[in-house]
Amino acid sequence: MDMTTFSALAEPNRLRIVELLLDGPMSVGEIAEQLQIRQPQASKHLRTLLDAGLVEVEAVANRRNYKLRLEPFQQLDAWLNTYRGVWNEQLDKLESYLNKLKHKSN
Amino acid sequence: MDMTTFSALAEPNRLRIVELLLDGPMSVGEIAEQLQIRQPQASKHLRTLLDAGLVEVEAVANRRNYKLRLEPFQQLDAWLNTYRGVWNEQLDKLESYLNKLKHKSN
DNA sequence: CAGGAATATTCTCTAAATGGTATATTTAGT
DNA sequence: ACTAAATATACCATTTAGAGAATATTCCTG
Repeated sequence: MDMTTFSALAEPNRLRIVELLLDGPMSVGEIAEQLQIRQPQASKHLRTLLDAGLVEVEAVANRRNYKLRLEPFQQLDAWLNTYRGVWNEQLDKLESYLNKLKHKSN
Repeated sequence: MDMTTFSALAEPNRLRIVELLLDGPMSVGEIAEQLQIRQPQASKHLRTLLDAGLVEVEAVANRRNYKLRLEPFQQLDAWLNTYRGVWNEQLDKLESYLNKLKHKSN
């Protein structure tokens, strides 16, 4: 799993940016306004997200519209599969334990 | 989504610890040895993971055995569902676009 | 109950991340 | 070409994270 995804999401403003972008592409100014932060901060966080591959930009005249890239989220999803393995194991154990209980008590 | 999960996983040694613990509980010493780091570092990272709720400890005599807590990973999984929504949308769009192409060219 | 092993904590130092402010860059409109 | 708007970058100051080394704590064993 690529750690830079986690670093990028570990900062509150950046996490909020990512969640904002779920609703679709947005310009730097709009993002800054929504998050109540100054424009340079917004640009800097977007730069970080860009470097981490979490977003991409499309330049439209004066504006830069940022939008989510899905690949890193899909990678995250794939990574989580390993853990699903573990928790399913535990559910299975629980289930068979409950089955044993049932047979004994009946 | 709780940000501290991301912060905790954003550090390489901690990410490795988490992946180590997939194979089962492990003591501080074993973890330090596997990661080739010094014991105090291991303890400190484990402390961070503990505070973030990613692991839990069981004290057995001298040893402290750390193991994964699944809840945060399940939360992460749930959070990702939002993004699955987005990428399924895009797959749907792609699919219907391909269908249109097919009908036109035939 | 003294000694040793395993672990946690504290302190110090350095490096990296972050916010603020000012400034540079690009583009549209006149 | 000049001005204004949108964005990016650079610089500085502050904070925070992490490594290392030393020390404290806990618990087992003899």
